[in-house]
Formats: sequence, C-alpha cells, structure tokens
Amino acid sequence: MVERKNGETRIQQKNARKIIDAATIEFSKEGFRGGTLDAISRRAGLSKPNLLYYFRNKHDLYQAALNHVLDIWLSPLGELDPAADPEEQLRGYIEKKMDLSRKHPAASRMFANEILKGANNAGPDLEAKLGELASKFNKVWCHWQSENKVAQVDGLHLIFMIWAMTQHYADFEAQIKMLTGKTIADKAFYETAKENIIHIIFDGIKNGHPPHCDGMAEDV
Amino acid sequence: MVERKNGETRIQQKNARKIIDAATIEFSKEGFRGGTLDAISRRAGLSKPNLLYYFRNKHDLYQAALNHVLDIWLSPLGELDPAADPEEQLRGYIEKKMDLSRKHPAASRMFANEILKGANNAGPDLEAKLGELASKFNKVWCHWQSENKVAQVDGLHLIFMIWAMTQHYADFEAQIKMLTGKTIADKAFYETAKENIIHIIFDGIKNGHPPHCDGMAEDV
DNA sequence: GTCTATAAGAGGATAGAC
DNA sequence: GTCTATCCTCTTATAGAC
Repeated sequence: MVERKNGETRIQQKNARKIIDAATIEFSKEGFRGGTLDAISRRAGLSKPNLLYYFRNKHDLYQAALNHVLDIWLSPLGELDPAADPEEQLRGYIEKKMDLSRKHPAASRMFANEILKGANNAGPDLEAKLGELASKFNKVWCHWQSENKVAQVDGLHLIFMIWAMTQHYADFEAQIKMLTGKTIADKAFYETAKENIIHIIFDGIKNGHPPHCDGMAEDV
Repeated sequence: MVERKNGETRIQQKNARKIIDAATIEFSKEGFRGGTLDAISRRAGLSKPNLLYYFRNKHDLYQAALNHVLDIWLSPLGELDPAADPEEQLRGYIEKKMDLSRKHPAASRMFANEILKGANNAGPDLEAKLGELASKFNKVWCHWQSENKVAQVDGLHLIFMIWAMTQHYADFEAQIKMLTGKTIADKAFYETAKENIIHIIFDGIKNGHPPHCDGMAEDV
C-alpha cells in the first residue's frame, strides 16, 4: 500500500520493465524456445523464481515482451496528412521507420521472428493494430491517387514493401555485415541506406528520365 | 557394395533426402531450438534413433538442411548479362527470386531465421557464396551505371532491397495473410505482388513523370 | 519480494537386439 | 539399417524458508 500506479508498486514496475527488456534481447537472439528463463533472469539481475514471481510462466513473459515490442513498433506512424505533399509525408514516414530499426534492432528482430513463425503468440491485438495502420495508409494513398499525385501502385503492396525495406537492415543485419562489414549502427552507412531506399521508392532505378521524352507512358 | 553414388547407397540418399526435407519444414516453423528430432523423424516417417543413424546429431542435421536450403536459394541468379538491356535482365532476376519464394517458402523462412539469429550456423560457405553473388551483381550494375543506363543508386544497397522485397512475401506470409487474407500461393495475388514490386523498383511511386519538364534533376 | 532447493518433464543421444 | 528401451542433461516451474 505504498506508492502505486495501476495497482503496482514502483519497484514492481521497475523490475517488470527490467525483465521485459532482458526477455526481448534473449528472445530476439534465440526465439521463444531458445530463450531460457535462466539467461533472462541473469540478464535482468535476479533469480529465476523471482522472475516467475512477476510473470507466472514463460509464455506470459513472452507475450508481455511481445506486446511491449508492438507498442514501440506500431506507434510512430503518427498520421499521414492527406492534404500535404505525398513525397514529404512518405519521406517522413520512411525516416521514422528507419530510425526505429536503428534504435530498436532487437525489437525489430523479435517482431520479425514472431511473424516468421506464424504469428501464433501475438493474439488478436496484432491483427487489429496492424489492420488499422494498413487501412489508414491505404485510404490516404487512394486519396492521393484520386488526385493523380502518385503512381498507380497498390497501396497495400506498397506499405508491405516499405516495411520490408525499412526493417531489412535490422532483421538481416548479420547478412549485411557479412557483405559490407557495416551495420546501420554506423551513422554514415545508415544515411546512405536511407537515401537509397528513398531514391528507389520515389524514382526507381531507371536512368534520370531524359530518354523518356520520345513517347508515352510505360507499358509496365 | 550395391548401387552407389558418392559413397552412399540409393536408399541412404533417399532417406537422407526425406529427413532433410522434414527438417527444413520443422526448423522453419520452430527454429533450431524449437525443432525437435521427434517431430522431424515423425514427419520423415522413421524412428528417432534411425534418424540419428544418418546424422550424428541435431546440429549436423540442421547444417545439412541449411546447406540444402542455400543450394536452392543461391542458385537461380544465373548470370546477369552486362551487354543486355538492364530492365529486361533485372526483371528476369526479380521474377526468378519471386518464383523461389513462392515455390519454397519454408526454405525462405529457414534462411531468414538463420540470418535473423546471427548466421552462426551457416559456416564460411554462406559468406563466400553470398559475397560472390553480391559482387557479381554490383560489377554488372556499375557497368550499367558507367554507360548511363541506370540510376545512381548504390549497387549493394539495391541488391539488398531486391532481396528484401522478393523474400518478404514468403517470410512475412503470416502478416500478409492477416491483412489481405491471401498468400502468394494464390496465383493472382502473386502476380499482382510481382508487378507492384517491379513497378516500384523501376519507376518508383511518383506520378507518371509529366510534371518533371519544368526543371532540373531531383535534389534527392 | 527474494532466495535455495528440488520436483517434473521434455528432448537429445546411446545401447543393444533384430 | 531399423527398431525398443533407456540414460542423462537441460529447462520450466513449484515448495517453502527468510
């Protein structure tokens, strides 16, 4: 009956938070089965039974960590402004997603792992949250299309591709490090990656457009 | 001393193959730690000790399955022809990668899982093979750039993005199914996904280029 | 709230018959 | 080559003292 907040004392909240952070790291490295309560409790700096005082079992802890990851992951979209310039709006969105991948690579990988394995532990929350994000995006996108401000690309497929590209540098970090020696923890590398993504998404990889004057629109 | 081929009898090869296929599915669903010899042997239709007659332990089996996945995964690039049309060559490459994702989603997910977890079990083979692919691609890309046939996008980052986009529909299948109700097993959905990727990569998402006539190149 | 000790069970690996 | 039975380790979870 001391300092409380949502029915939990401060020390409870602090410990719960430490455990969730440790769990996120361990689960992102080894998956649900590979992450052990032993390793998590050691990383969090307390004993295994004490950890189980906060979360009644491993699965509950996994879900708590996953929900925390989802909060980080699905927040920053903010709102796309349909009245504003599409290029500026989308650039902002892409930059936010890239920042997230850079600052929370473990969260990105834990999320990716959950999806990769079939998204069986995320609960209906995930579907609801993702669905709202995707449909909001699609709605704004269709609006821009109706005003002829953007290309005739399917909005859902586009958001999938933006997610794929912006999360790739965190999720496939090992491969990228193998081939370049760098990760997006490296600021210069991060900036280059970001600008390349933005260039590809907005302009594609065809040469600088001048040879386009001889004809009509593409047949693609 | 009957029918042999690389020092193995036919029945040995056939069983080894059955086991590797079963292992690929199980490991792709559950990861290394989550995939059990029990489930693999059951799926392959033999007993656990019999499985261990073919592979001395779980880790050896994992590596064998992973190597098989890599063979599938890294083969189809064939060769890009620097003398040919870039758009046609890249379209062909993208289509091959998309076909792979469609036909071997479990292989895609097992590969993705291995990278996600840090690529610690793949051995130096992976680095060598991937490095060769990436540098070959980059060399041809630079050649096209020198002839001003393609945009000034970094070749390595471009191949990362192509991989990210083409593998996304297999690796994030659960999420895509959640949001669209479909997977690329659905032929029409697959074709739409493919054409959207190709459109984005070649032309980007800006509108149909006419408003470009008023000025100079982008400041991006 | 936090710990030590331990129960209970899953899963990898081996022994040895056939 | 393939099986049944078994060993043993690792890991989750609980009991109960402090």
